[in-house]
Amino acid sequence: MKPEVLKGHLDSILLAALEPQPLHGYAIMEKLRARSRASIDLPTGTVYPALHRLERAGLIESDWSTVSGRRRRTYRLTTAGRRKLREDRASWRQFSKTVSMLLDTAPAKATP
Amino acid sequence: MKPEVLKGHLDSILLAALEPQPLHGYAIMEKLRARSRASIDLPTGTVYPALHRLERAGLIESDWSTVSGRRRRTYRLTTAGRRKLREDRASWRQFSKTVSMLLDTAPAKATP
DNA sequence: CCGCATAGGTAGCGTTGCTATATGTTCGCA
DNA sequence: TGCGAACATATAGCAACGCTACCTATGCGG
Repeated sequence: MKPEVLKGHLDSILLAALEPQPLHGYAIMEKLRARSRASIDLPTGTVYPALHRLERAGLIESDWSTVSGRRRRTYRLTTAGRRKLREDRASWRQFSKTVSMLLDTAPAKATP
Repeated sequence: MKPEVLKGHLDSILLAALEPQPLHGYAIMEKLRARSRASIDLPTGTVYPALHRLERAGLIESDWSTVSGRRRRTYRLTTAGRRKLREDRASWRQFSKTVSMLLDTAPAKATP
């Protein structure tokens, strides 16, 4: 999967990953890689800035912890984040339906 | 529909619009607006540069003409453009399936 | 004559994801 | 003992992309 097509959808995907339970950045990457059968394999330079962006936007919150000597920053959805995810799901459905239709072989005229 | 989600998919949409028959830029905008029931309403500052990009990439070709006093630049797909469109359709299906799956409520663990 | 639809164009901007690089820990294995 | 892989986070700088805002020009209806 070409990387650039993700643009504009990454945030929703990250929020969705955090919906069932809080996760730290590295765990999010693994989860997405697993659930997408490796077709989404995000580099750290994409995930961490994106998480910071989402936190600045108030959609997620984080806490530091240390697990077996390693520092972890665990993120969870805020109320605004859950709301945003709901909206994102709706607009994804709309978007994906529209693009699918436009990519279908278009009739030359109004199906004459 | 938020504009930025289009990123990475605009090219495919333009190619698809040109598949059944050659069109000029303005006509493409109208066609997409009509076929998407106005949910895709591209500004000229998006369409024209994109068409130039596609032409530079060898995916479309153009000819100038004049229709009732107005200069028109009519674009048509090249062979490479048709091939690209075929590939784009395949990767769109893959992409859309993947994102739809990831946006579905994710199980906390492996559905225990 | 004014304004709208038609038709094309560019400059500059902001967002976004990526590459590359950095830091530090733990663990397996040779 | 030492070395690399996995774990874990982070940032600087880049390139691509679509958008806003603006410009030019014609034809037509009111």
